[in-house]
Amino acid sequence: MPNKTAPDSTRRSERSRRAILDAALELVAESGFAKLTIEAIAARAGVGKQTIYRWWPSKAAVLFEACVPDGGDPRAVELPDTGDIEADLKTVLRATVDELNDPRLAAPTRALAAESQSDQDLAAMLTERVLEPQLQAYVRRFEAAQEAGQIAEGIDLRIALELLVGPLFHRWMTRTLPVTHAYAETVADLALRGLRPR
Amino acid sequence: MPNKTAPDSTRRSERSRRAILDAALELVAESGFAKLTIEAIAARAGVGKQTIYRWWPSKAAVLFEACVPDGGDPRAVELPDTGDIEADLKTVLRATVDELNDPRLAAPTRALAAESQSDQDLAAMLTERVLEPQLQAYVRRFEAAQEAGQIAEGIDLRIALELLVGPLFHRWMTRTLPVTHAYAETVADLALRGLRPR
Amino acid sequence: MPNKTAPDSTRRSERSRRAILDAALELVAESGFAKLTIEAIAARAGVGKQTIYRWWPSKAAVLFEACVPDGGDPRAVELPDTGDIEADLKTVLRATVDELNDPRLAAPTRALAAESQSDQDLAAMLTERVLEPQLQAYVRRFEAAQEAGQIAEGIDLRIALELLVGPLFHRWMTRTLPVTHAYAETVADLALRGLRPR
Amino acid sequence: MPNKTAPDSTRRSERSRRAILDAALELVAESGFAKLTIEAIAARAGVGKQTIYRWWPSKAAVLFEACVPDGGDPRAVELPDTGDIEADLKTVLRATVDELNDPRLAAPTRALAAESQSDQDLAAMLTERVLEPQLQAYVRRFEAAQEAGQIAEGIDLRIALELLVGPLFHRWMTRTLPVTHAYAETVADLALRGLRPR
DNA sequence: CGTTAATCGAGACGGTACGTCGCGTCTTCCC
DNA sequence: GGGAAGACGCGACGTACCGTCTCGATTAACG
Repeated sequence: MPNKTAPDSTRRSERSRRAILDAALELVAESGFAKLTIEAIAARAGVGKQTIYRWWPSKAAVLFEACVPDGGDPRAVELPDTGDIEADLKTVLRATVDELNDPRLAAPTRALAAESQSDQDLAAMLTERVLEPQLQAYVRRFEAAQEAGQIAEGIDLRIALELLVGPLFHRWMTRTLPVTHAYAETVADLALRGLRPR
Repeated sequence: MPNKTAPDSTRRSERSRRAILDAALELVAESGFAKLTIEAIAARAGVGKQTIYRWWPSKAAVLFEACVPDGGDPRAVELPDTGDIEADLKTVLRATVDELNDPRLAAPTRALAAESQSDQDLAAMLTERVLEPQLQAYVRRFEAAQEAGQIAEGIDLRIALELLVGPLFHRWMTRTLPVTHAYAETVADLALRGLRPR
Repeated sequence: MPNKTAPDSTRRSERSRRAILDAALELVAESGFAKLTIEAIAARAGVGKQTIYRWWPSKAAVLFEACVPDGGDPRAVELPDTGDIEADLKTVLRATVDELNDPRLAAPTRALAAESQSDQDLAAMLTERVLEPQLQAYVRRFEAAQEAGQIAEGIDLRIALELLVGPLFHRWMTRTLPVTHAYAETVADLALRGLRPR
Repeated sequence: MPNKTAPDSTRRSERSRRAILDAALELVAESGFAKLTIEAIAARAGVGKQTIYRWWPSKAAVLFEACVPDGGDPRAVELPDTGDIEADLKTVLRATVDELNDPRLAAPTRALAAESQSDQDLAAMLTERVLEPQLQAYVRRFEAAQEAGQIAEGIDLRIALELLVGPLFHRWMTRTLPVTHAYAETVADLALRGLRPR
């Protein structure tokens, strides 16, 4: 067992917590994650460094909590279901494209994605709290479509979803070409051609 | 004109260059990119720090050169063409899967991918020297398949390739599930169902 | 008037007071005054930090109280008077030498002496409660000796005492040579040669 | 053997060394040794902290070097010898009194004296480089006086000197009474009464 | 003999300084 | 002029304590 006794979270200062998260978001927006420092966050938040080290293991963890409001039921993530799988997917993908292109979200998200390559704990949190809930929502929507006969029997829906999401992710990460609504729709068309019965 | 006179590369010590690249690879393998430092590279290589700073703009650039042997014609990258697009793609993807799972390659590659999110120059080099040559090879192979009637007319082949490569890349980066030969083949099957005529 | 209402000493916990003083002595013995911290005293004593800050102005004050049991009448300090000033002084000086060499007393005493160079309040307490009562006892004994004709008329007895005590103190502080009984006796002999009539 | 390779003192920056020593003296004069910090010295001197840590083991060592100009032959310290031991001693003691009362010298000297109670290395340097050379000079002067018949045979001159110096030191350290020329002269008179033949 | 207000243990907080690491620049001496 | 070596100014790290500040939970004098 670790000899470092955990701090008492009931006595935690919510005021400081918010100030730290806000400061982190501001500073990332201003100068990027690479130039983000714990000292700067503490200074901007009007907080002692120890208060950050007490509650977060790394600056990435701070940023994560600032971006992902820590909340609620992962089941809450749900895709629309109008009965038309193609229309629903395109709706969702367009929204996703907009988020990927939103400059306020893009910087921290890219930073977290990059950082999670070397930070195991961060990677686990991202997967568990953000990525998987969304991917599971795709799986559930595909299950409904499969029952409705819009997706061929016997297809691994986990892979089906990746056929859709993978290309978007690839373009966004590699920045080879812009991630547009048109691109998302073409991907959806091609993927669904592969997934439909017959 | 820049006030920093460029070093004279004719007098460069090849011996030092190699020692630096080797040291960088060793150190990344031992402790990961996050703990890689210029000072450690210089010490391990038995080289002055200045010799690194003189020839490379960043530690990422050193690692890049160590991984990508600076090689010749990008056209050299070529996919097999047996006439059977499905077989050829599966051959290539299996090889790709093996590379992605090779622990010696994985660490530096992941590091460069992550770093390129914040390092513009590195991103440009990676795209230009590694990524695009490979993607263009896919495009050329798809063009041949399209002419042979194995891919439907009117399909954007750039997107076609991303349908194939994107899912692999997604799994590898997010580490949600293992990247296996079976996975690659299923992806190829589904993607080709979407790309074939009819 | 001060805005800080003085604590009510009638409600003070004697149990905590003792635990703090004991902890301070233990910790000084273990690691020296320089490494002594309020936090460590509180932890060792099983006491809140505030309980220390409430009752003592500094860690030096804690240690002082631990060493000097806050005792009664300063007049209580009295030198022996057998009528033979030389014998009496040597008796006292031998005891003093033993105290100076006692390792349990030496560490805290040296610490307080050192600290009092920069801590005015501590210096005042040490002088008033420890040093002066002892020096006054010497003065009173010398007065008796002077009346008995063992000390020349007209000699400033305050200085006489310093002739005796100063050398001991000098050796002890500077650690140039060991402070022994023999040394004390030689000092007493030489000093008394200077002080006696004729 | 220590694993910390010693820095190469031939490449040391004399400019930085002087700036550090000057800054230390200034800061001690302004706020006292207790408030002196390595960071403040570095900042005032326009120097990196590491440059201080590289060359000195503690802030006390910095101050010591600033006060004791590191120099020359300890034999250089010599007391006057007019043939009259009493006159010579009083001359020297008056000068000593003036130094002890000089506010510029007093602060750092007191600090070093206090610090040497807990810092073994500093204590050794002070003894070896400052204290002993001076005490030895007294011993040599007393030897001459003894040969001249002004000091009784058989007296331990090391103790003789402490009879003189001890009282001054005691008053100065304890601040019980002011250290004046008159005091020094009375001490010299009484001590010499004890030391002279017969 | 119960009330109640101060003290208590505990420890989070905003800070300051610590001593270390690594950066990128610079200087020196060697080949 | 390149290279090995490493001192330098600098900035950030993560830790240790400071002295102050809340929190219940005793606890002891007083009503």
